[in-house]
Amino acid sequence: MNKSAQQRPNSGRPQRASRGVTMAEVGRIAGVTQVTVSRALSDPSKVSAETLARIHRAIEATGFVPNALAGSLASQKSMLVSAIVPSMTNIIYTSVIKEFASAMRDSGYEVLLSECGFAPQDEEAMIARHLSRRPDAILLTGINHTSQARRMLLAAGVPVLEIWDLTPSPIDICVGFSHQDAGRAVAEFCIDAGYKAPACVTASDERALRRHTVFAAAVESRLKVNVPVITLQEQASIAGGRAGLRDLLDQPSSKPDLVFCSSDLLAQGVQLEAQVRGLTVPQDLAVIGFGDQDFAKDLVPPLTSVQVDRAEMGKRAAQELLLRFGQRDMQSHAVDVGFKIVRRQSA
Amino acid sequence: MNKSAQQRPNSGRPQRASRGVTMAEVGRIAGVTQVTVSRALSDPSKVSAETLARIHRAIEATGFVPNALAGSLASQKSMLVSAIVPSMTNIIYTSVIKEFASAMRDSGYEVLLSECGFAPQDEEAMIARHLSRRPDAILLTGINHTSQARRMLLAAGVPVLEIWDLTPSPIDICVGFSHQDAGRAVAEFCIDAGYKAPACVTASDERALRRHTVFAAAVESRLKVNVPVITLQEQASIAGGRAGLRDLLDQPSSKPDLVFCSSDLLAQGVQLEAQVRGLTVPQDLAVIGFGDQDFAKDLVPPLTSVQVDRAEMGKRAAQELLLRFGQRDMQSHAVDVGFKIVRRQSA
DNA sequence: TTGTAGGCGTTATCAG
DNA sequence: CTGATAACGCCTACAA
Repeated sequence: MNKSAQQRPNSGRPQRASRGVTMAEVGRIAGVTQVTVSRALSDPSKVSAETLARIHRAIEATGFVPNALAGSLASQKSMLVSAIVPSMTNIIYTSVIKEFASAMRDSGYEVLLSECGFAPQDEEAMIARHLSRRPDAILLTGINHTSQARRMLLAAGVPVLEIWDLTPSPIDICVGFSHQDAGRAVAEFCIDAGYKAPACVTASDERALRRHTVFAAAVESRLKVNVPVITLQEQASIAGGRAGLRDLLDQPSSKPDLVFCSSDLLAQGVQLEAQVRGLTVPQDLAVIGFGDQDFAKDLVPPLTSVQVDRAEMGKRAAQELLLRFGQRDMQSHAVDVGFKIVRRQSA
Repeated sequence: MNKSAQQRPNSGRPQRASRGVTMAEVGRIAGVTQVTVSRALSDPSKVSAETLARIHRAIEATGFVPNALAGSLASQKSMLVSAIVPSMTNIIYTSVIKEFASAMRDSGYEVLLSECGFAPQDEEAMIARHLSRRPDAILLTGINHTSQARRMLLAAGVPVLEIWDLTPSPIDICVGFSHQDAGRAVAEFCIDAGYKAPACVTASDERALRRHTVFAAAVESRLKVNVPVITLQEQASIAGGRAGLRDLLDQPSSKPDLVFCSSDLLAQGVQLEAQVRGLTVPQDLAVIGFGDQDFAKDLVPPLTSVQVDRAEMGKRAAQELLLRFGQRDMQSHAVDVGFKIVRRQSA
């Protein structure tokens, strides 16, 4: 089912890249100077209808596409917003960026997205790379950045958007929610629902750990029980969830009646493993996820999860940034988009 | 659980963006001209050790970050590769781009990623936007592009990478696999395995439809049975899979013994719905997915699926492109990365 | 090893 | 309404 094919000689293509038509050439054809072409595109009202028509005809004929590099250099505006996320294959992040990019695009901006993993050092390197393209703003995930990164951002003087978390001292604008509050809220939910022996299965990224640390502490202080926490090293997956529950049940000391997972994917794995072991959810074991992804409501049983409105987060981030562009001396501030525990049948 | 906070006046930040230190300023401090600074960065061997040290000290002191816009304009190389995918929240695509971007980054390139949905018209608009940033290459998903898009690409003279599909007449370089062959292979698999009444649940994008059209035709011609095809309008989801199976079973004429789905997510939904209805997989109903995502092997029962090595596709695309950069008169050609039916327990 | 001159394709600012 | 002219910050010769 695998074959390699060689085809069609490269006949029609220009051998060397004709690096694109310039405004000057368009102007020559339309009988005006380059400047007039520039105006025709940036502010047509300042050009007579006739010349405008001639210019457009020339653009058509030549297939002219303006050179944004030159434009950005001259105008000191790249219309580029840099975005750096831990993972671009995790829908948790891309769903935010999708909305953010869409909103920014409506205002003429393009988003340069890169992934950098969870290490602040790698983020720092990525920031440096992105900064060299002179983005008009930069979006970072989380509030943990190296001091060198902070210095570079300040030096560059670009607006900074921190998402997915909340801090009293944002670099500039922060749009997210409190992971501590989320952990605490889930703890209260569990206690109120009458669970007696909650446990955790969590990924090892800092934000997830923070949620679960607070969760465990809150439960322990109220229920006076030990809360076992399984921390997975790999990226969250169904397999990880299944392994997590196995580990949990293998610990002879613990007989959990509920598992709080750091993502819906892990929760799905826990549900599956429970089912395989003949445990009924939620009677024998309750499960709570995090993120409330689309599929959470479609699982069997439907998954109780912590909903974070990621689309709203992206839109709000864009909105705040656009506001910031218009008002360069805006105070740094944080926007809490909150979260919500969605109770379904799994807990 | 939602509170807005105003914090910290914007004290330390520069009110107006200091658009960054220039090489000229660094040079002034180091006692050399701008050109020497440029050389110190691009080819340190051409600068004496002493000056190099002074320059680096000056860079440190000023926090200089080279301006890639200016560099690109002057060198006619943006070190930017544009990538356009239908969806950036679908891991099917982002997993390819992740590897592609990673490999390109190792060679100094950054990837500008945008999503454009499944309509060629929207792709065309996105191509135009991206082209204005003068990417050194452009990656497109699929082989269906408007003629205007093709014209623009030719005019720009950029190397073009088409992924996720195969064609005898690629624009430039094509890295993917044959969806027709995949549909046919699954049909043969089903027939060989003795299934008598296959059915389909598919998303409505062109590539998925192509697979299922070929699948249905192949099965019908060999088995002389009608193959019902449920085409879902929304994006693939577990809910869609569940609805798909419902629709299938509601058709009084059809009693499928196998469902071929256009994605693993849909297959998961079908499995779930089957389970809810008391149908045992694969005894009462077999299920085949597509894509072989990580979770396929962890489902209950483990999902039979069509594996596409997306990481390999991304790496190979980067590799081909890098080769192309070194050899501008390369023939246009297609690379088949193939696929593989991974048989597990669901079928 | 270092410097000078010219140019990359725009936008901004003044004139006319 | 249109045109000169000077940036923008860097790279590529070519010269010293």
